[in-house]
Amino acid sequence: MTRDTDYALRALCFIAGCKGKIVSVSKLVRVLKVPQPFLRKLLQILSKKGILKSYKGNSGGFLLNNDPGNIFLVDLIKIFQGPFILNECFLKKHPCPNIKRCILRKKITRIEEYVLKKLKGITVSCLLKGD
Amino acid sequence: MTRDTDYALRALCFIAGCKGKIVSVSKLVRVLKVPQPFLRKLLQILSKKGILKSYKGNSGGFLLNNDPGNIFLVDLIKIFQGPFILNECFLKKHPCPNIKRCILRKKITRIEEYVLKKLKGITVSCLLKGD
DNA sequence: GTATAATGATACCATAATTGTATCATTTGT
DNA sequence: ACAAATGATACAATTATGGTATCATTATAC
Repeated sequence: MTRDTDYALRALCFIAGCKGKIVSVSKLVRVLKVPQPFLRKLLQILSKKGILKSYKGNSGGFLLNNDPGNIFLVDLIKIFQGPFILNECFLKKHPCPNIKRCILRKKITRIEEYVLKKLKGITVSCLLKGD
Repeated sequence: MTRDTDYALRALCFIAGCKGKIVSVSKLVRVLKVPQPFLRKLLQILSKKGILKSYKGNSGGFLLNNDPGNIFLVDLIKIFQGPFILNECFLKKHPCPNIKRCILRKKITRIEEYVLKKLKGITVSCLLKGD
């Protein structure tokens, strides 16, 4: 997890906790103690991606666009870090010329699938409730 | 996996395949088609870490210092990428002030443990043999 | 016994990704 | 109209990654 994902997740959890009240970036910054312009950028991205709904103007801010149970950690990871992959080597350039490595690829892929399955079980609401 | 780990693993597999013959970097470079000075650096590190044994002088090179079954992918990852961690945020600075996140930490840690267990089953020899 | 081909050690460099900052325009509630 | 918010976007600093270059040292082959 990069800091993007981390900050975004914390922000979403906090917003979710404010049940329905519009939350501004400045409010979030005060609570989470993260750099303001950076967090702003992140929230704008989440807004574009449809995870947050934004309200402009005085006393504007952000609101969840979905149920907290429908906001998955994996989605945040995808947005800020691209598709979830443990071993990128193969994708960067050519597939590895060494057949032996393909055995590794299979093993890694199997692990990846497991992790992905587990990650898909993590939502904003389950972090709030502590399931 | 970073390219360090990737190159190193390929080199180790090749050396293991040369059963007992000393292998020079130039030989490896010809086979694996990776940049020579970079690979040299990597092998020097592996040598320092006791994974390879080095032979200086003309017709020198490297040899495995252990059985291929005792060279674990996790060790390479540790050497080139530091300890295996999916979520570094917590360790970089302070632990997260938000209690909610600690639930996440627990979940991530559990996933990490699983992955680590699986990775510990991957050795150079099992990649060669294809177990 | 010298040339050659290898590693040891180490410092440096280039590029890309990450982690931000800054600014101006636009919207909207008071 | 003003203040306080987001939208859009360009720029900048820092760090990690991937890679070079160089000089010294060692040992084998001839």
